[in-house]
Amino acid sequence: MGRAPCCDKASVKKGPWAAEEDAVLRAYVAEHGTAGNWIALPRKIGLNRCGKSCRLRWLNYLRPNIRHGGFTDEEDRLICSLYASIGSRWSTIAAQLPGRTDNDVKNYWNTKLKRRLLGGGRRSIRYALPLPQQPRLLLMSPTGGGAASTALERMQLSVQRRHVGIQDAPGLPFYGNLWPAQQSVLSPAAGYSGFWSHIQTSTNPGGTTPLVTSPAGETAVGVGSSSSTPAASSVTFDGDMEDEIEMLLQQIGCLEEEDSRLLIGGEAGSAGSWSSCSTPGVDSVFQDYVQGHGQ
DNA sequence: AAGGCTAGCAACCGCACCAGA
DNA sequence: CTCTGGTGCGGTTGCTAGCCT
Repeated sequence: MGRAPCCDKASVKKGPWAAEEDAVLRAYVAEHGTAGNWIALPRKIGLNRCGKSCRLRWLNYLRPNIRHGGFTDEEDRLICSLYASIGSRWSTIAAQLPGRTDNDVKNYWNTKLKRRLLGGGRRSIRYALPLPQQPRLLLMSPTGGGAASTALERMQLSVQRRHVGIQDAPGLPFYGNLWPAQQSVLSPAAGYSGFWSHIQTSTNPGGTTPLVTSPAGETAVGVGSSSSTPAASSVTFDGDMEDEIEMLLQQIGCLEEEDSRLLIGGEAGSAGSWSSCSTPGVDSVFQDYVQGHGQ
């Protein structure tokens, strides 16, 4: 037995908001604030809308100081760095970009940045970044995307960024966050207790603020509790990232050679057993992502 | 000019978290 | 401790304008 829906979906209006609806909602929030009950709000103000829809409309469009479009290079870099470091935590990423909403950042990533950096798009079968003189990584997905590709996208992004020499945001080395063994703060001998716990303990111990900027302008990422935050596991990590990635892909039988391109086969979500990997840290990170996003 | 395709954006859906009863 | 309802979040889909053939 599932939980009751938040509203009568059959009777509430869906689709684009009319200017009058915006005006009603804006006026109410201006007078009473947003601290109330979103579910009950539409009834109170006579809007035939779902409360969640009202909340979304307010947060994404009616809220003061919202900016749309026109992302700057600096914002591009920050989004890339943060995505590479923490993945698709759009609300966390958006929180570091004043005036931007998670929806905006998510759309911007999916429609512009991902395509620009990794190639492909939501309706593409193959993602390819034209990188002359470099081996090209292509992600093949029968669905043109999908949650299971997220980890691969981030690996791909990491390789791309190294090949093309993209600078990370100050104090935000991508590898240091994704592959802890390459960060001096944590030696292999010290053990690796999972990607997420690593980020938290090495950059923001005990804190809940997702991202902290030091007086020197350095930025560190921390990750608070989240529905998709995987549980930490006690393993050690001691290996070279790209070797491990290649080995993993070969093990799951999805790495092929084609015209000097590396192909990553389509069924990432059903990729075989990660446990056969010799480097537990890599295994753990892969598994974390697949489990965390493969639903 | 018309039809198909693609990109971009707005909005919805469903799940998980969390606080209060 | 358990249940319930509100909220937050990420993934996905629908719509539309512009481009291409």
